[in-house]
Amino acid sequence: MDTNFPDLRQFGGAEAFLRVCKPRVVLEMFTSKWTALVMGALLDGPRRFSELRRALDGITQKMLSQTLRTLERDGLVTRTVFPTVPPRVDYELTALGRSATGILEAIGAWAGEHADAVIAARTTYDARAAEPPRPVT
Amino acid sequence: MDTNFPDLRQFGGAEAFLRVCKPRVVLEMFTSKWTALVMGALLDGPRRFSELRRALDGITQKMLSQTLRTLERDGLVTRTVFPTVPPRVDYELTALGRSATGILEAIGAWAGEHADAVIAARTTYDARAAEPPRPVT
DNA sequence: CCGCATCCTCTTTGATACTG
DNA sequence: CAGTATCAAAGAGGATGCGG
Repeated sequence: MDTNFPDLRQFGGAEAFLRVCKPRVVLEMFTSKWTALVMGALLDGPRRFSELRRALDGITQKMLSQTLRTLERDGLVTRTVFPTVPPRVDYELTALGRSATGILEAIGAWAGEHADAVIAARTTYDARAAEPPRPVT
Repeated sequence: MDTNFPDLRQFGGAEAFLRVCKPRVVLEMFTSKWTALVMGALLDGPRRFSELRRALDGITQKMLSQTLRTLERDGLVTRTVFPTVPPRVDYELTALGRSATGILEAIGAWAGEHADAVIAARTTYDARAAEPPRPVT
């Protein structure tokens, strides 16, 4: 193979490399428990906070708020406040945000093809681990 | 838009949905800090434990061991023990593991195009958050 | 209605030391 | 060489109550 995997020592070790690794920045965008789900709920257009809360039945206010703030900070979602009373806040995917959903679709596609194999592998592995200690022959 | 985002209530809430959501299974495969890096280090072929430890300069024995065990459990990596002394253990990507690196490449590609935009958005957001309190004008 | 602040728990990661 | 065991630290996630 010819993969050009970098020698991490030139970055001062893997730890240092991770701090400047762009793919990792992206990876971390989606690793939060709710990020993908919130973006999914925004695919059809702008949504209010309470609409999202209802759509993601089970998410706490705190996590929804926190997730939306992170998405906003990363430029994936816009937050629009209407100065009405009671207050109304709309969230909407930006162009950047919509382009990022392509990654989620890629993951979904791979999951459709291979997730069962992963789950099966786990089952096999766990069964093996639970076996009685080796007989001495 | 026509995105078919599911109504999560039929699953008993988002939390319940997440437990059976295959894309999430895949997402969680890569959420560990070292997973992607270890797989990257295996792209060029089989590697011994100590080779990986050197390649990922900075990883602890424990985390390398743990990461490899998870990868093995998920069927992404094989572990081959040679009954020599001193012991020697080789790790190698399976076909499933190699196919999964496609996801990492997709993430890398998106990162190449958009990571700077994300980082810039963060900088802007953080600068705005650090501004002095609004003048009343 | 929107969302922040507090407190608490669980998981992940890391440092260190020991074994076949 | 290739791990496991143990302990401590850090961060994510969640429950609840208050404020604009």
